[in-house]
Amino acid sequence: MNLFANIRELVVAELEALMAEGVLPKGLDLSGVAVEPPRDAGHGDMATNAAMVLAKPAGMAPRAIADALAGRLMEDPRVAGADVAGPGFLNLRLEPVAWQGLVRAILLDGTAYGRSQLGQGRKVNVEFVSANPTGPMHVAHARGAVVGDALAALLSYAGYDVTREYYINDGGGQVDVLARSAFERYREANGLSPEIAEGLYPGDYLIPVGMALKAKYGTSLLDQPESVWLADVRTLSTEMMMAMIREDLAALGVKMDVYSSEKALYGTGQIEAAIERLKALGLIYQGVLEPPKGKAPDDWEAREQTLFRSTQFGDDQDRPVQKSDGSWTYFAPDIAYHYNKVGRGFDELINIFGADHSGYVKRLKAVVSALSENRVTLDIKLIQLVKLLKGGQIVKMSKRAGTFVTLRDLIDEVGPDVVRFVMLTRKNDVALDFDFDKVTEQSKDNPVFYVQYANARVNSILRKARAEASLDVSDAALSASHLSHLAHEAELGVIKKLAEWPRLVEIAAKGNEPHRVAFYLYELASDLHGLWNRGNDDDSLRFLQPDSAISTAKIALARAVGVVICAGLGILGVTPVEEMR
RNA sequence: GCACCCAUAGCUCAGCUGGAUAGAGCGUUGCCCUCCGAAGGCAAAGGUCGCACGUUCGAAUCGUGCUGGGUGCACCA
Repeated sequence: MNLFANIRELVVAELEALMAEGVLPKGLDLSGVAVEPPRDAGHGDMATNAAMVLAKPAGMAPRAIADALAGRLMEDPRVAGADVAGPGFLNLRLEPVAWQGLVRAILLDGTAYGRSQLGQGRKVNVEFVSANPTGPMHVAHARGAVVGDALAALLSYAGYDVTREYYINDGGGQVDVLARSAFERYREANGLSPEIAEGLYPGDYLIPVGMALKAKYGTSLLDQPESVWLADVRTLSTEMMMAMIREDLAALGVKMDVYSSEKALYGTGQIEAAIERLKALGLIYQGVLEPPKGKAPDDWEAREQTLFRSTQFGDDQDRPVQKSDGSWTYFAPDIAYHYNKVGRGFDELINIFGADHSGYVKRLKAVVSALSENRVTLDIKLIQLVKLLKGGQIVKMSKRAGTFVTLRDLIDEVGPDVVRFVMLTRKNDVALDFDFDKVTEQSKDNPVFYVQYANARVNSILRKARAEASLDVSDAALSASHLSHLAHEAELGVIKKLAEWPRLVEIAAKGNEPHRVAFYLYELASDLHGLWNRGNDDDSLRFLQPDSAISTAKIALARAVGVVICAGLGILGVTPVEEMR
């Protein structure tokens, strides 16, 4: 149930009736008519811009339209008032019974309250993390992982058919470097001293790989040239790295539906087919790129390469798909991979990338739009950096100095719930400060705690009601309570916030912006805490009352808040705790 | 040099895809606990939404041009 959508339907129906009666000209486009919460609560419960958007096409004064509409809306039992205000807004006030009915609806729907048909089952692929399989995940990956996972959950809640996907970059030079690094650890496992040259991965996490290599190959590879062992060592190393990454993801509560391998694209003809397709569209040609402007590298030389015409899509320059020696660049398998996704029938593709991939956006969008003949949209969310703060100091991270913080370190220190929630308290395109001191603090400054605490309070009310008053607080019993007892403006205010939830889900899903859910939950928690605190001064606003009928109604409201918080935390992937310790 | 992102209260940030008097937390100031739901609560002050034009009934939001900050820019993925 979406109260705003319901009232919008009412408004549209009345506008259509006015057209049928000839009060308004026929055939007006009503798609711009919106019913929204007013910014200022003093203006009523809902506002519609109908009169203003229709004034011009109807050739009428906004006021005349608003007056006619107001008269008709007043006949609906849910509508208590309809006032024309400002430049032509129609402000609606709803009868308390409309709000009280919403509490019942929430209790009956459970966490499905707020689910939307917005997506209409359209197939969406969310590709995220896609960290190179050369080491454990670190904090830079964590934000992308959380945002991608929450976005996937949000879209699923909003009625899309969602696939979570990880693209394994196991086809390029970096996995050869991995293999060479692992080989040194293999030598080490056999009692030789490893020579970890500049450019190899020095991390300890490769020691188990060296031991595994020894277990599998014994000493047989030691005196062999690289050409003999490289492929085998690479395969085993990437498998072990991916196993580690999967564990890291699992620790964060992220579960992928599909892992796609770059390497698996080679030798299948998929790359060639994708390039052929682009060639048929006239987007591939042999050519020489201009030297880069601004900075002039000394070693620049003209090279004839196979190029993709991405300038045709607004990119600064065309992009090579083949190196001068004829082998593929990293871009080529990426083209094939996206062609593959298009071929799997997705209607929308979403990629979650680190901000350092910003230069990659235009060419990928170009590829998807060309390969799908504009059928499929690609939205790329760039995730800005996370700055770690500890004791007011920036935690400096450097792979070379070995001081980078792994995702696992982060989870071990503050727990997955805190990591997930905090990573969602910013828009993706804004840098995020992750302050260890703040996020573990139990106070109002800490949004994680604040939202969790609201849910814990709801559960505490339920526990008390059961234990001390022996009330039946099942959702069925609560939904059958006399909700007319919820008449105070403070209580109705909380219900109004609950009414915004389905609307918020749709707004967040339309913009692929899961952070909106986190902010909404904070506001809802704040409203619940506010109502709770008013119980300090005004006994009649306490949730537990001497009269069990009144008590049940108030508990129903608290429970409805708990339901929505659980629904929201479910999208964010954060555990709703029942009790604060 | 080019591209992308950011700029809103002293600080950290929201802001419903163009709506009415721009919001929250922190900080500041002032009130409120012998007891009852204070790991707190109530209230106040605090703004040229970086600047300038433009689009229209209406702009923090859209467009153009600036200014300042970040990131990335030829066979690395």
